[in-house]
Amino acid sequence: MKRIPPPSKRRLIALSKLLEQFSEEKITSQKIEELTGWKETTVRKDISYLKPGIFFHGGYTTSALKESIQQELCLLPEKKLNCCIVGLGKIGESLLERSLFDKSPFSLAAAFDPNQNRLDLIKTDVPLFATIDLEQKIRQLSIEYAILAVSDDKAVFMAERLHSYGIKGILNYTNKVLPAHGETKIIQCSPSFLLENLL
Amino acid sequence: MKRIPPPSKRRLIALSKLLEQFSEEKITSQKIEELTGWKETTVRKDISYLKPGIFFHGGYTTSALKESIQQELCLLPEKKLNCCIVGLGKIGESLLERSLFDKSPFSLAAAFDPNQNRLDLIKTDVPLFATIDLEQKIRQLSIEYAILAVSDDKAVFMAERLHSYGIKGILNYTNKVLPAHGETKIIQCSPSFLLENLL
DNA sequence: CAATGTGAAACCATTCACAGCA
DNA sequence: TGCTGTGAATGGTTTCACATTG
Repeated sequence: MKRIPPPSKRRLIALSKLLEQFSEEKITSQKIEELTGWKETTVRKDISYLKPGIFFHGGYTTSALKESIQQELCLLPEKKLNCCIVGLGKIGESLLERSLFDKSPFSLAAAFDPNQNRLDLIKTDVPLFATIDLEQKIRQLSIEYAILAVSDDKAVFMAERLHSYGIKGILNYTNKVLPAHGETKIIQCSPSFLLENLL
Repeated sequence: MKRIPPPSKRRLIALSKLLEQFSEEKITSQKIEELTGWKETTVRKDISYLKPGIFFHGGYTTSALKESIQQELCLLPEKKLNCCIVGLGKIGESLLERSLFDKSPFSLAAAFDPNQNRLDLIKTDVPLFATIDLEQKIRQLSIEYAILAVSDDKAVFMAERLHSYGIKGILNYTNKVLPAHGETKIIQCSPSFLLENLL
């Protein structure tokens, strides 16, 4: 199968979410332009990277298009991919909710913090562990993705540990820039960094 | 002055953060490649978009490079830009801390929630207001950027209000895709969306 | 006729190759 | 020699123009 260019992939992921919230049976590329600001011709090109056999006319069938995207981009795998939260400060704790990941291909399988007192105080249905057990639990639970929300001073060290345990992708909520390693993808998502990207 | 391509701008913003945490006096493009994974030649091209008069040799002077980026990208304005949080659920509340924005060009000038009980319970040094006063306070306090953290069902409606009050950029923490309007920039940053972009 | 699908053109970003400087 | 700076070449993305289809 042909590879989908990264910008197209990003838009298709967003489009699949848009379609979930769109109630009409059919949707045209013009309508998508109106709802998102992407040029209609770009939208059609993006969609053309999906299963080409299917021919749509008079607009796309909303549900068929959504399913085609989800299937092609593996957004609905048979078995969900496990992720974890590393660091349960304010931000880490605010993400500690399984339902946030309900409609995603991910499952929140664990969260880690070095402070046992903190772990005892938090009530949640997500399994909590001391950071000492990070490697063991990541391997045991087949965790492949991590949400890094430790304090800035531990960020690079923790990221190195995550890399060495075979983590495939990291959402970096710290203010530090993390070193890239091989295939591991990293997205920088601290609020101040994201705000600066709005400038 | 020539315009900086968006990908270069993103890297330069990250680079300015990297330099803040880098303790040696000089840094080479090779070293930056090692720390970030960006090709050294890309790094040099990015830097070439900054003030060209300056000639660097034997590597860049860390502090001079950092200041050059900050100045060129307006990361250290005389007067900070005001932003606000809209919606004080778990995520909104976790971002309710001035210090998160200390080293950024932004200042957290207000936060909004419709629930007066909630507002009374939260203790913070950020001014809190009922959502009813959103327009008035945005105009009064010259707020130009917003962190949208309301529940999904109110997302599009709230974004339309923010647009109509002249907001220039939105960090969208909801799971909805927001319509683009004119110049307003929107960054989608809900955890499940970001995770999907790691795939 | 009103839509999609798609090769070709235009545009933009990255990488290369090498000149220039201390 | 070891580094930066930069025009030129490459590679990738978006847009255009138009053939195609129900």
